[in-house]
Amino acid sequence: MSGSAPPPASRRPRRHDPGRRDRLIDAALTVIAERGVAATTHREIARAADVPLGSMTYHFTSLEEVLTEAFTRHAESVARVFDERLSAAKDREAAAEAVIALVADDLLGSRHDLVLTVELYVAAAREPALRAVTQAWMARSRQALERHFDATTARELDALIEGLVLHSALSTDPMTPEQIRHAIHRHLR
Amino acid sequence: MSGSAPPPASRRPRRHDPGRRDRLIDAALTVIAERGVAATTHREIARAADVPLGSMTYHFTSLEEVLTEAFTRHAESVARVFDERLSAAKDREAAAEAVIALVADDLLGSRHDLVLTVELYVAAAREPALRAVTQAWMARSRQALERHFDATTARELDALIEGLVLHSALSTDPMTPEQIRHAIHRHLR
Amino acid sequence: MSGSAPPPASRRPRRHDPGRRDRLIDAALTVIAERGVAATTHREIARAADVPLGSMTYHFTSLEEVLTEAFTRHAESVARVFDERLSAAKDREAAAEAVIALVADDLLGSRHDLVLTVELYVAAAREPALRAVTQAWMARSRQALERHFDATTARELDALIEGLVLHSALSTDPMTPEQIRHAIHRHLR
Amino acid sequence: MSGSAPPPASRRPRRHDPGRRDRLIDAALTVIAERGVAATTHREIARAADVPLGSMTYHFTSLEEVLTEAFTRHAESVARVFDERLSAAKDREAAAEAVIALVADDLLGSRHDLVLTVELYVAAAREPALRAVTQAWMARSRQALERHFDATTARELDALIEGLVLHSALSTDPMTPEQIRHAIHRHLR
DNA sequence: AATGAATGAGTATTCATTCAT
DNA sequence: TATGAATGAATACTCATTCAT
Repeated sequence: MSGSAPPPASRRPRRHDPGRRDRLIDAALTVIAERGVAATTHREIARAADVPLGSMTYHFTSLEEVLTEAFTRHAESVARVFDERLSAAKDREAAAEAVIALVADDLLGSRHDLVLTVELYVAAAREPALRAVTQAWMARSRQALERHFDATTARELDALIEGLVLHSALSTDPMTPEQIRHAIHRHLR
Repeated sequence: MSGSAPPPASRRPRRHDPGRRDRLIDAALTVIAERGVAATTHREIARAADVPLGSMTYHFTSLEEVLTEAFTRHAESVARVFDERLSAAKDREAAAEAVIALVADDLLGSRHDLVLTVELYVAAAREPALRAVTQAWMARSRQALERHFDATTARELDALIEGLVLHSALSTDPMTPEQIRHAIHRHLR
Repeated sequence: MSGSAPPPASRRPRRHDPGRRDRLIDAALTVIAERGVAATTHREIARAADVPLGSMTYHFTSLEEVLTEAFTRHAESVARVFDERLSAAKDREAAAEAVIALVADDLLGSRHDLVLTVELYVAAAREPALRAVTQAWMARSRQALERHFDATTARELDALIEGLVLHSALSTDPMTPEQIRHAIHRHLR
Repeated sequence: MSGSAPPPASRRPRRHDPGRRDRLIDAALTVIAERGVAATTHREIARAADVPLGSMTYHFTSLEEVLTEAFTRHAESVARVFDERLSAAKDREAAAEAVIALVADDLLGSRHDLVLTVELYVAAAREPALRAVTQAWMARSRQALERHFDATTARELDALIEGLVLHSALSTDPMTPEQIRHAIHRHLR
C-alpha cells in the first residue's frame, strides 16, 4: 500500500522467540487440518505462524520431520484423552459410556481433530515414519480398552470406533450421539 | 533434435488411438494407488500410460477432472461388487456371509483397491466434487445392505465395515478372516 | 521503471524457438567462461540466453546435464582444431610449428576458451561424468600428436602443452609466443 | 529444547579454545580437498572442525577470508617443500633429481595437496585476492629453480612441472615416476 | 486430432550473515 | 568471549497449463 516491496506477513523486527519450534508444530497442525497434508508446505506453515520462511528449515531438517512431529503430537493428545476417559471408568458399563463420549464428544466434537486423524491415516499409508505413529497410537488405545474388555472385544471396538468416526467425518448427515450410543451398545450387548 | 532432450514416453509415431482417454483414467488409478493423490500429476499419469504429456490436457480440461473421473470409476467398480454380493444373498444369513466375504476378500484382498479407497476418503474431505462421489457410493452401499437389514443396522454395519477395512489397512497385523467374521457376526447377533 | 512488476529479461511474447536447446548450451559456455562453474546456475544461463527460467529445466533434466553437454561441446571444438592443425602438418618440423601455433594462437588466443578449459579441469576432478569428457579429449589429442611423434614424446608434449597453457592462464605476465616456441622446440630438439 | 532441533556439532560445553582459528583453517583445507571450493561453506567447515556455526563468523569476517587464508597456508606449505628440495641440491644434476622427486613424490604423492592445488588454480582465476597468492607462489618456485637454472629454463621447467602434475591429476593412468623422470631429463638435456 | 515446446508460479532446501543473549 | 537463533536471498527442480504447429 505504501511502496512496491512485497509486504511480509507482519512487521519484521522480531527476534528472540523461544518456543518458536513448538509453535511451528502447532501451526503445522492447523495447516494440515485446514488445507490437508498435500497443501502443507513450508511456506504455508511459516505464514500461519507468522514467521519467515527460513525459520522453518532452521528448526526442522525437512518437511517430513515437521509432519512427523505434528502428527505425533496430535496422536499423543488424542490418546491421552482416550486414556483418561477409560481410566476414569469404574466398570464395564461406565467404560461403554466412556467410549460413547469419546466418539461423540471428543472424536467427532472437533472438526479440527477429526480431519487431522483422517489425514494421518492416509499419510501413514505412504510414510513408514508415520506408520510408527499410528501403530503406537493403535496399541495404546487398544490397551486402554483392554482394561475393561477382553482382547477380541477391544479390537473390534477399536475398529468400530474408527468406522463410526470415519463414517461421520465423510458423511453429510453424520450420526447423532444417539445413533452412536446405539451402535456401541449393540456391539457390547 | 540434439541428443538427450526431453525424452518422450516412447517412440513417437502413435496417432489414432481410440480408448486412450479410458486408458488414461486407468493409468491415473494406478498412479494414485502407487504414489498417492498428492504425487499424481499429469506427467506421472502420462508416463504410466506411455502417452505424451500434451495428451493429458487434450483429453481432460484439468487434473481435477482426471481425479474425479478416476475416483468415480473406482467407486463404481467397488459398489458393483457390493451390489452383486448382496443381491446374490438369499436370506439374512447369506447376507451376513456376503458382507464377510466383501470385507475379507474384496476390500482387503486388493491392496490396490484398499489404498484407492483411503485416498478417496481424504481427497473427498477437501474436494466437494469428490464428496459427491463418496456420498453416492455410501448411499448405494447402504441401500444394498437395506435389502437385508433394517436402516439402523445397515448404517451401523456400513460403519463397522469401514472401520474393519481401515483398521486392517493401517495395521501391521491386520485382522484375519476369522476375526472379521467374528466381529460382523457379533454385531448382527 | 514504469510499475512494480519485475521486468523480464526482455518482452515476453516469444514462442516457437527451434534450436533453443542448442543456444542454451552456448549460453552455458558463456556463463562458465565469464563467471565460473560455481556461479553457473539455471538462472544465470537462462538470463544469458534471454529465456524464461522454466525453459532450462524443460530442455535439461539437471544442471549437471547442461554442464556436461556444454563441456563436451567445448572439448569437441578444441579437439577439432587440434586435429586439423596436426593433420595439415606434413612433417615433424611442421608438426612442431602446428603445436606452437596451437598453444600460442588457439589455446592462449582466446581467453574464453582458456578459462573454459581450466574450469573443465577442475570440474572433472569432482564429476565422473566430466572425467569421461576430459579422458576422451586427452586420448584424442594424444592420438593426433602420435601421427608425428612417438608415444612417449606425444605424452610429454601433451603435458607440456597443458603446463604452458595453465601457466599462462594464471600468470599476470603470460609467456610470449617466442617463449612458447622456445619451450616446445627445446623439448623436441 | 524439544527433540531433534538443529543438532550442534557435538555436545555443548566447549569454551576457551585457543588455536581454534587455526584449526578452522585446516578444516577448511580438508573440506576444499574433499568437496571442492564450491561446496565449501561455513556450515561444512564448522562441522568438519566440530565447532558451532556461529564460531565461523566470529573468527572470520567472511567466507572469502577463510578461503584466502586456507589457500595461503596451502601454497606456503607446498612452496616450503619446493624450497627445501632445491636448496638441498648441490649441483644441476641434483637439482634435476630434486625436481623429479618434487613432482613424483610431493606433488603427485598426496591426493589432498594435488586437489587443493587445482582448486586454487581455478579459484584464483576469479578471485583477485587469490591471484596474489598464486603469483607469490609462482614467483617463489621460479626463484627456487633459478638457483640452479637460467631464467628461461626455470620458467619452462615450472610450466612443465605444472603440466605433468595436472596431467596426472586428471588422467586415469597417471604417469609413472619413470615417465616423469624421462620428461624432465629430456627437457634439461 | 495430437503433441512438443514453452512458461510462470510454486516447492524444498541451503546458506552467508546478523544479532540478542 | 561465544554461540544459538534468526532471516532473506538464492538454488535446483516440478508442474499445471497454454499454445503454435
